[in-house]
Amino acid sequence: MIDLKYLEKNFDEATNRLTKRGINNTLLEELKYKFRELKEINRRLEEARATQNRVSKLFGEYRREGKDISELKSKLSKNKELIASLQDEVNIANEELQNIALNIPNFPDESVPYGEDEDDNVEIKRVLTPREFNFRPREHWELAEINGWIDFQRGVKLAKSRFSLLRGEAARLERALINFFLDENRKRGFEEVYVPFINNSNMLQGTGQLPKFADDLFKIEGEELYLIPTAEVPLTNIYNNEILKKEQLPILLTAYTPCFRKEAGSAGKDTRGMIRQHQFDKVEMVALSLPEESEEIFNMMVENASNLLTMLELPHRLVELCSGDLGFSASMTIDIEVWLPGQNRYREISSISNTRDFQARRAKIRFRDGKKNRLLHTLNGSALAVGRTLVAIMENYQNADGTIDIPEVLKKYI
RNA sequence: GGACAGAUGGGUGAGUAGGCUGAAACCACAUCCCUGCUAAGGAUGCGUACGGGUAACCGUACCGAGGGUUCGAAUCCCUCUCUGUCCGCCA
Repeated sequence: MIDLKYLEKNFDEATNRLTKRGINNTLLEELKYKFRELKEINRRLEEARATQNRVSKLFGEYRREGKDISELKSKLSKNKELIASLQDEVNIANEELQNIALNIPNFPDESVPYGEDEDDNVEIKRVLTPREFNFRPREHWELAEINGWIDFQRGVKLAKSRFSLLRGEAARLERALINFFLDENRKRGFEEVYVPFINNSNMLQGTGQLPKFADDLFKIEGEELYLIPTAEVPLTNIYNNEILKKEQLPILLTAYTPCFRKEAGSAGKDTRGMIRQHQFDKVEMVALSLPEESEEIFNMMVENASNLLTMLELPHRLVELCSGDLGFSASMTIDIEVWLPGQNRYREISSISNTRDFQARRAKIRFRDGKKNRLLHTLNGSALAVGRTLVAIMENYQNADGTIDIPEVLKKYI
């Protein structure tokens, strides 16, 4: 959630920053108005309560001393009604405020390039040169068929479309990648964590998936529980509603989890192959840091993810997302895109974001700084998306006869 | 899933015939003092959120969560959640 006090006090600056990502400022005007309204009603409510508390104490004294209490009683009864009606007003105002505020995305960082959509993203650098093929490189689903690695039909039979299963060497390669990523992340100082793959709605709200993106989540029927769309949710929320010691920071976490997404807005996109599935594996990094250090940790996380691809000898590029393409919670994001020779293009394989205090405010994650409690910064990034890495290996390591070589660094894992 | 018991501040733990308890005491922690020698003594401070004030500070809310009764609730009532124990089930 954005800082409403900041919005109120620096309205022009704030709206300026948010219009860059397509938020209209009548909505922000309304938000500011609701915020002020709530404060005003709340002030009156608190005054009425203070009166009630004060006079109620008197009431007790009077009765002990045997004084006449009828006058106090009528005063209190009247005031009680006032409190009830003010309370209703506060509840309504607060709900209206939350409805708007929880749907406002994060401020883009000053450094974020302006742009409408993904076409305006800025390539920062390329790492490794794509190999030259002396044959037509196949797409991964062709290779999957030749090698018997991916069974799309039966995945659909077991669940529904956009599910698949990996068989034999592919399944082992998937597991090898998970282990490889976790080991490398651990070497960088990330603590490995095993987390629940189902989280409650509070946690989803903490990291920003709810309330706005409910359509993209698998919900457990009859419960306030959801399959996680990314390990970012459980990892970040480990410290939900906690106050950490300054010395504990930064906290670096990594976890492997399957991720579940309805892909509601992706009809017709990547329907072939396993680029976009309802269930996919990912190894995630999450950092909780001092505000002053989040930039530095962000860079470390980008470098770590890029380095994993370099170790796998997979050509890739770093892309800085423009303001219009930023995710809801992110203040800045760098995507890493891996080269897919079969598709003849770069495809996203990792996304690293600094949300600054946006998630921390929602999830109430703070640290004690001297006498004050301050919101910390949260960051997250894939290191890496496992299924897409498998695809990248298939397409980059393919031979003319359709066989696939195994990357050197993975051999000890198989 | 069934039965019973419980849920209080960082921890232990008082407080249940409603008001003087935002909450005793102890421990932990912080600062200071004393004293020095392997360990101890003393003083003070020490929950969170929101609102107001430059600040000291003041107001409001919170004793698992939500609702109710009442002039007034940690204390009474209802619902839910969680924890423990027993039973059932299961990896």
